[in-house]
Amino acid sequence: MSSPSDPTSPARPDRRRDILDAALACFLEQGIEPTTIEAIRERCGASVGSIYHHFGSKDGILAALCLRALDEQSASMARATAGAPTPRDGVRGLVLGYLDWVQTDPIRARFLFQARPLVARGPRAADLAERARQRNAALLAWFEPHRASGALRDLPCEIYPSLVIGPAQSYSRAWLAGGEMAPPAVYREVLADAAWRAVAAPDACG
Amino acid sequence: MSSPSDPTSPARPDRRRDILDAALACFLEQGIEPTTIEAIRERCGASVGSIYHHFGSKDGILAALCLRALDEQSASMARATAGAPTPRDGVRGLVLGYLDWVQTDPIRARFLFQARPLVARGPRAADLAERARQRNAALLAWFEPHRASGALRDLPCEIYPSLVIGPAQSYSRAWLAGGEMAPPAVYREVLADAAWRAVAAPDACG
DNA sequence: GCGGGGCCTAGAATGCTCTTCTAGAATATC
DNA sequence: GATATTCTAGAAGAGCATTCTAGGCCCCGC
Repeated sequence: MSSPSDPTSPARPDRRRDILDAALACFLEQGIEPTTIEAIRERCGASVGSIYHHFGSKDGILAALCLRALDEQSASMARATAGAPTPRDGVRGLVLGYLDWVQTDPIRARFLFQARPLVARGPRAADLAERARQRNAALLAWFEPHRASGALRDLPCEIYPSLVIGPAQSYSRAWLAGGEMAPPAVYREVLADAAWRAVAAPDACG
Repeated sequence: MSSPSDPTSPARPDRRRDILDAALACFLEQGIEPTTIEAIRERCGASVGSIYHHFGSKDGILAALCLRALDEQSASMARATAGAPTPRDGVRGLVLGYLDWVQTDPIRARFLFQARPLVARGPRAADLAERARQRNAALLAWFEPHRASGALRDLPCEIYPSLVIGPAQSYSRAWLAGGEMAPPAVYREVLADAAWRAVAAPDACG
């Protein structure tokens, strides 16, 4: 039908990206498990062989999309803390950056909530774990100096991330699950304040 | 091989329970997705037909186990708040009850974290949603009078659950995922205090 | 120009798993 | 003691992820 040998067509510079985009669209429309390789193939025009050449398995496609979404999320949080003048602004920035990421593209956020546990149990679990480890290490490195300086409550660093983004994550998950709840943006300040209160040194509680 | 017609054997009073137990064991050993109906059948000695008669599908088995685990979790939290003399004790009890449930049977807790998203997307999603709705309504009903009396920060009730159990949930999830983290019991007091600080009225912050 | 090697694509064939179906046994009820 | 209901059984069916072998495209050395 088409002319695959036509060198003037720049429409196929990256088959790999075509497949990823088609897969994401299918996952969002029909859900992850119901999506078949055949459905992805139909949408992007690639062949089964091509898909498996690039990604190795359905889980490979999922992992690639998952890591990409996770990077975007980290970037949003990093932007919101970069250059924070005070520990308080930094902690609030983590929460606000997270909530902004959710609100910017709720569909993709919902996808990540669904895809991550699947990837974490699949063959690409190691890739995901490594990425998560890096992200966590960066967080801990950010907290440590503030803890040492006395600005933060004197707790083991490993508990900080949960205290700070746990509530935001919990509310976002519940909202994306489709209850009749207000969007997270409504509680930006509430969640950011709560995060700071949770980790701030007692004398800075106000 | 065996004598299924032997009426003296009281070992099969409840085929349904046998199947559930076998399925849970398989899910814990091999993971949920890799477990096949055939594996469950082998372990409990039932037939394929029997399994489908009782549960309708693999997802049906998962949903039954998931709801059971969720009920146990709710029960643990309810026990810890029942008869709490003050709002502070009630809020702390919610967190401690949750953490106790995780610590009592971490394997089963990990199973619930894995199974719940799968059930939430499967054919039994409605059952799970209904149970979650009931549980949430009970929580909100518990919070409301304390909010009205001024013991709690004046916030919409829908945000309370995330503020209270979000951090405990987040830390438990990370711990169960297998990092090199201290068990949640170590942070019982930290998490319970943080929960109370998050929702306590400002003048009761100390 | 031209021949060869590596990367990419193709689509049919394979094997595994969930699910369904029909028949038959056990048990409770009247 | 007969019948209706519930439970069990195992083979047959259908759909899907994955593998395999063959062939096309493009670039590099000659």
